[in-house]
Amino acid sequence: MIPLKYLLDHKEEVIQRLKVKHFDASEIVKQIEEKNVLRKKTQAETDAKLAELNQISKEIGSLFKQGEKAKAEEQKKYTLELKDQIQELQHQLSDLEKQIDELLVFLPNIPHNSVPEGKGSEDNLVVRQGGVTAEPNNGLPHWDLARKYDIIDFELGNKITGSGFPVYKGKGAKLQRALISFFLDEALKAGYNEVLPPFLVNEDSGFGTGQLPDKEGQMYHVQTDNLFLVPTAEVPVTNIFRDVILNEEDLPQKYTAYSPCFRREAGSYGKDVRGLNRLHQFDKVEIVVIEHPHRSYEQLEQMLLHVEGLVQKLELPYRIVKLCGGDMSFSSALTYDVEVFSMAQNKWLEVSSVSNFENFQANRLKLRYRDKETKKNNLCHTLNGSALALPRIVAAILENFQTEEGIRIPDVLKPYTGFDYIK
RNA sequence: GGAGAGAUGGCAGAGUGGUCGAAUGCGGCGGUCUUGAAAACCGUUGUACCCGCGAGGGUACCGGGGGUUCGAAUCCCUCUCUCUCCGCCA
Repeated sequence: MIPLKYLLDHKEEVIQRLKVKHFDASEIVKQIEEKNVLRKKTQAETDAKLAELNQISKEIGSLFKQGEKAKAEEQKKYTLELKDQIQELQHQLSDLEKQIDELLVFLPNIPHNSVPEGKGSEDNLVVRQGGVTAEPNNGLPHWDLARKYDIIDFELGNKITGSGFPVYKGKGAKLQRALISFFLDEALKAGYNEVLPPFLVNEDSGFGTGQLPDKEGQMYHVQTDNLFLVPTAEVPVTNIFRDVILNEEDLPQKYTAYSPCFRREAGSYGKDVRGLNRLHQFDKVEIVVIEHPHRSYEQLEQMLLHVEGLVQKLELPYRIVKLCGGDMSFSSALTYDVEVFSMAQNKWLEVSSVSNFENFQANRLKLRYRDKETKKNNLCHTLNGSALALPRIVAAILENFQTEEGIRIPDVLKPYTGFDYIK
């Protein structure tokens, strides 16, 4: 949520920059402005009346003490009238506040200056590319390999739960565990603190990171307890900092967490969602950083380097793209995607998304730091990224490293898997 | 699941209808003293919004929501959470 004050102080700028996200904010901003003028006026009136009531109440108290009962009763009558007026004003005020909030929630985050124009993924900007040559190898796609080596069973998952819930078996299961450990260890080395958060969150947390109220359909909802299965560890981890005021010198706060991720997303059908490409449950290691506003873009680059290091160590061909306005998420100011090339599918698979949300999330979370100089509380910047999501990494490993002897395991993973090949 | 107790500022903890945004202690910050530090002493120390160029003033907040009252941290209702005991259990 864009902070109200910032929005009103930078109206034209916000409207201009939201156009990069193909969002026309002019009407909403106008409404917010009008309602805010009314809100201020209403609050001033309400506060004045409340002050009067408080004053009279004090007087009544001392009148009673002095035994001047008649005078006190007189005053009481007047307060009845006052209270009616106050009640009316307070209703108006809370209505206005609610209306402003509802409008504010509609506005996507302001994209960073460097965000390229564009409609969709085809307009994203390739920042750099790395790893061994990215070419199709005419190999088997991972869903065939999974069956060949009996390491991932999609049909069995269908039977137990439904589509999008595969069963990993034998070396396939071990490979999952290996990747999770590898990713966590790498994050630890890079200075992130490990946490293992709850996998169900309450409504407040869903609201804090922006899944609620409008993206409710993307999460699995446990109705009896009104809890939500986490769509990413970002939700529980970022909410550690809900309603928190940090000292300036405590920034940055760097966290990493593994969690299974549950996503209902209906999505499209066909090749894009085959096999491991899109699942309802998958595993991911996430990195989350709370940073000083002055340093958040430096931090974003650091996080990107960390993620890049992971795909490099896994020997996968990759590229980094900066998302264009049209392809960015609602709450992001700048996002890099890291994609690995799948040789058998002959396409790029998104394995990580690293974003700076600036103060958009922090505003909802009420996550602030105390400025050392001014002693004022300012909103922090929040950033996060996948480091990494497992399924597409597994897909790429299977497809890119298939040999006649079996699937070759990248060197860095061997200490974790305990085997060199999946045969 | 059954029975009981409780939720107050960064923490501990007092406050059972007006003098309470809230005693006191600890912690934090500033200062005096000291070569420096500690101790001691003095001062200061919540958040948000509104009015004001500013100085300053106002309002709200004692787990959440609602009610009684001229007036609520304090009384009533309700929800959530925590603790203790019993039961069950990885």
